[in-house]
Amino acid sequence: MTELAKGYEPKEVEAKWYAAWIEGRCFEADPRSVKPAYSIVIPPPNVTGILHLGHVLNNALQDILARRARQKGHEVLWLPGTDHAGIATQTKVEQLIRKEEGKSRRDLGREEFLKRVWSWKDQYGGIIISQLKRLGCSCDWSRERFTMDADYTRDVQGVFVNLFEKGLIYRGLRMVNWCPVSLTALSDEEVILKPQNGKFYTMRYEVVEHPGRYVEISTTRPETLMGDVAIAVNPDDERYQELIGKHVWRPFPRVAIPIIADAAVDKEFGTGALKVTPAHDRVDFEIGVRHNLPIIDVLHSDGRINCPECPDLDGVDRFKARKLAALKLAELGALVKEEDYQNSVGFSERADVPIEPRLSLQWFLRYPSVERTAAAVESGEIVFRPDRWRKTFAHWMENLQDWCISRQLWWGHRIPVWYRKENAEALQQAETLDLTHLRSGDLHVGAQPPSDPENWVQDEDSMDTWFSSWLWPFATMDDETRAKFYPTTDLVTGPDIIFFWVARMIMAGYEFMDELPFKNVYFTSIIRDMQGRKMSKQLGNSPDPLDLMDQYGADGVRFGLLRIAPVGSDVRFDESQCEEGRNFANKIYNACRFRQMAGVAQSAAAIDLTSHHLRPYHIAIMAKLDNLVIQLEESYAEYRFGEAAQRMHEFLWSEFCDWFLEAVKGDLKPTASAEARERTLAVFDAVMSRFLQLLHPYMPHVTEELSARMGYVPEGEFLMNQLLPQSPLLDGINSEESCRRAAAIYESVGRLRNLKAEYQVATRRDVTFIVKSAASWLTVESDVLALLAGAAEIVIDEQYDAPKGTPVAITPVGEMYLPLEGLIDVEAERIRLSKEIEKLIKEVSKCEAKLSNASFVERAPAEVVEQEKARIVEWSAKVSQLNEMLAALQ
RNA sequence: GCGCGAUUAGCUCAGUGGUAGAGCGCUUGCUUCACACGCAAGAAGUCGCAGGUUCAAACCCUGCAUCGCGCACCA
Repeated sequence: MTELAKGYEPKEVEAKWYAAWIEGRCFEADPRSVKPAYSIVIPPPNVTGILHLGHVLNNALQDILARRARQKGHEVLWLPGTDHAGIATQTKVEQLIRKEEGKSRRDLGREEFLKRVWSWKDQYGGIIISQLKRLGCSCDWSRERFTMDADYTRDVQGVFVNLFEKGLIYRGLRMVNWCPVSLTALSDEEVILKPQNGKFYTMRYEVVEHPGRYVEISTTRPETLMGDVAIAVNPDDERYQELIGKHVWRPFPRVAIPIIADAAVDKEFGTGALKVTPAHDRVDFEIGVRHNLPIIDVLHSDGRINCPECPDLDGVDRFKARKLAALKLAELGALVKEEDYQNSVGFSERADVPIEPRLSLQWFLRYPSVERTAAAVESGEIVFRPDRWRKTFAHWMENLQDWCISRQLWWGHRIPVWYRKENAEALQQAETLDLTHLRSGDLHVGAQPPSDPENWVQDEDSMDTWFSSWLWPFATMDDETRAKFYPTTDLVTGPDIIFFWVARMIMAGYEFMDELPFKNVYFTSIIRDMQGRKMSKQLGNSPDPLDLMDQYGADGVRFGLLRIAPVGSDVRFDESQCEEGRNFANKIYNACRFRQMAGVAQSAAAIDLTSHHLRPYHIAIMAKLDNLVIQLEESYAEYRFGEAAQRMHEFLWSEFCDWFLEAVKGDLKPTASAEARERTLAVFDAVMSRFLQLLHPYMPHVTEELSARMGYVPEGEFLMNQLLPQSPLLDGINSEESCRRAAAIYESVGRLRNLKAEYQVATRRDVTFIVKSAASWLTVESDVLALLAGAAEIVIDEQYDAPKGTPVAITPVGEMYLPLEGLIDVEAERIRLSKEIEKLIKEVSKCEAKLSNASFVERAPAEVVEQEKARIVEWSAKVSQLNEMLAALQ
């Protein structure tokens, strides 16, 4: 044991212990262990990612689960890794190259560009891993995986081949979400609808067959007008009946286009007439199919207008073109009005720009194992916490659309499809591609390239990143590891990726492992700022967790965040919460420091309940610790992490420090007997050593440090590897009477302090209290009463006859007087007593009213009625006591 | 439009039928020999609104309001 500094300094301590755990290989999972398995796979952060508060919460929770499981005797695997994050990473490296060399990825070519991404990844990727280590995460780093590891890649491609051969993967020409910045297709889940303020333009097109007559049409997108191939109205719309089948002049390029009738048109909306642009709108596309209309694509893939017939618009960005088109319409006299309008526009999740519906050839997946997946969640075989996410999940499962899995990216798993060279061009443009092409021998679909690669051309596309992530729970493990640790126990993740990831992992688990991938899913809260806004870089409201950890320690940040994390809803973050966490670490540290200043205990953690002359305070704190163990058991069972944190905080700060330590402080004074000192040190050590262990999952570093410094854990061993004790501290000991006495003393102390405050002598320590009590045990405890209440002396006198106006408090052990010479003011005491009596009488009459209600007495449970009666008795007694004293004042 | 959640002290949140709770903040007083990242005392809430069920409602039911989040639609 070394002497402790005055305040706790987390920084070096945390680094020291993390290194020691790694050195001691504490985090490594042994698949050959005979211990029961506990496993959890990390939601792999993006390799480009940097730690934000969401990660902190999420990973602190996983760390708590993992550390707690170890303490419970499980063999724990917490499997870490990172995700290659196709779009994010490619964009990042592309920007870097553009900035440094002024080159695009096309300038470099596919092979060279990929080389650059890999070298970027090796150099800067995975910063987040070191940040997770700073947080104290006990992942088995020897098993760190990356979604583009060679073996992982083989699995991804194998799964593609497997699903293709099952006929679940096909290629087709479809309207997809196109990101004009990333230049790739996106899945529906990657599109976020945002309300946008825009303009609603109403135009008029002249009817070809009736010159001078016009049809008014409203649109938000005049820039796609050149792609209009028809005007559609609802077949039941009387206004347009006679025009159906006739034509209008599209203003530019000036072409006659038909007026058609289609039920998809809403009569009520706008003018009831819709311009049909099949190339640039999903609904229009479907109308086009129904009416066999041509498709005119007027946009380049990057969102610029592609319309050589309109030179003034050709090559112009889509948003600029919108305004230009409107101006042009106005010049032609075809613009009727322009109104402000709000509508929802789909944005690309990654690039944060409006997506374009675009007709293109993509690969799709019909989801596998759908029924099993839906049933597993529905039945509770896979438990969702909070439970309500089941409903959201079910809704999505019922409305599944095929998953667009191809991306026009270079960074990612390449589609394992090859086309025979002679027919490659035709095949690459074939509107459908499926098993029939495979059987014809023109197509090679395999995890391995064809044996004669010179005769084949590989598909250019890569796969959606999530098409690799969905295999994470098993593709990260080898056979031996899977045998021990699959299915995993818990999954901790944000509800925002319930469809992206959770649902798909379950499907993959069933489809490829024939088993669910995890038994419990815990959805974390989303962290918001104090205004309730999401944390984001743009808003600058997202504090850097590393700064916070430097300031408050990893333990402080963890505890602060965990303490306020509710089970269900979002959580509002404020830095003061971390401050609280830091303060808590400091409090525990100082309690231990206090203990150390009193010297080394003979019996480190052992305590002899019979030979030590323990006082009620000793027994009571041990009983409370035993109770804390039970309460934590409950909190963990329900995954109520905030509640567990709260309970530990309350125990240590209030019960242990404020009451127990203060009560037994006398034992540690230099004047105290060796015996007294020893019993208190023994109880301190017994309680503190267990408490540190209980707290360890939340604050791993400070607990490990103090356990070592205090000698609670043998040298060379770690607290994190110690099993939780099986039996309570007070095993088989009846502590009831002791707890009752301690509680009575503590409550009396409160009354006395209160009394002192009311008589303005709160800080005086020379007062004497006189206790009128028949409790014989009180004599022994009067020293503590005096110590805690700040009195020079407690006189116990059953016959005490108080002078008029002596301030009094009614306590569980009797009347306690505060004789104050020269301060006794009869009037003041009379007022105080009257007030108290009034309050009590009010309460009593409330109870009486209840009891006089016949239905209450009849219907309420007996114990509730008894409780009411007991209250009346207790309070009435108090009232008469107080009345007596009041009478004595007259 | 459909669904989910929230609404309790100035703030952040506990509290799922039986006398309203915690932390922060606030007020007052403490250099009390572990801790001012501390100690003690205190003020502060018709539990969003309106009905209903019940002996009894912050809690259960219905409706409404406000805020937030999903999903769908938006020419």
